Amino acid sequence: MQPETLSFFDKVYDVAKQVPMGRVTSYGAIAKYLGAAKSARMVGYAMNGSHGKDVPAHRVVNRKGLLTGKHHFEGTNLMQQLLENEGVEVIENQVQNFEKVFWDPSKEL
DNA sequence: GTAATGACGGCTA
DNA sequence: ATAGCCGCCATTA
Repeated sequence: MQPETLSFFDKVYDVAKQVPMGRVTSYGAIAKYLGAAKSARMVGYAMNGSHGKDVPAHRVVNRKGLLTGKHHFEGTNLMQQLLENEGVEVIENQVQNFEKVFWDPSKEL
């Protein structure tokens, strides 16, 4: 795996790692922070490579606060389990108080 | 080399 | 306000 895309991926990982516990961010927020607001897909794709890294992908959800990527985790409710473990209330793959736990890198960072 | 997909988001009808 | 379509960048088939 050559670090060709590491530039883009690295940024995603960097932001994802900086996400505080009990907070969640959206792909679009990270993408926008990276300067690729229209490339939110890449952010999610980058998370694919985050598997096995120190990147809390479970803290990254879509703009609706829905755990769209929970299907990519090991278990069925592992992502939800992790979020609840951090204090994030999640019901039916839906983050409750999403705007409260929402962490915007462009503002907070 | 071309086509389709993907952990999304924004725009248009 | 709601629904549907298109676009982005990279990877894979």
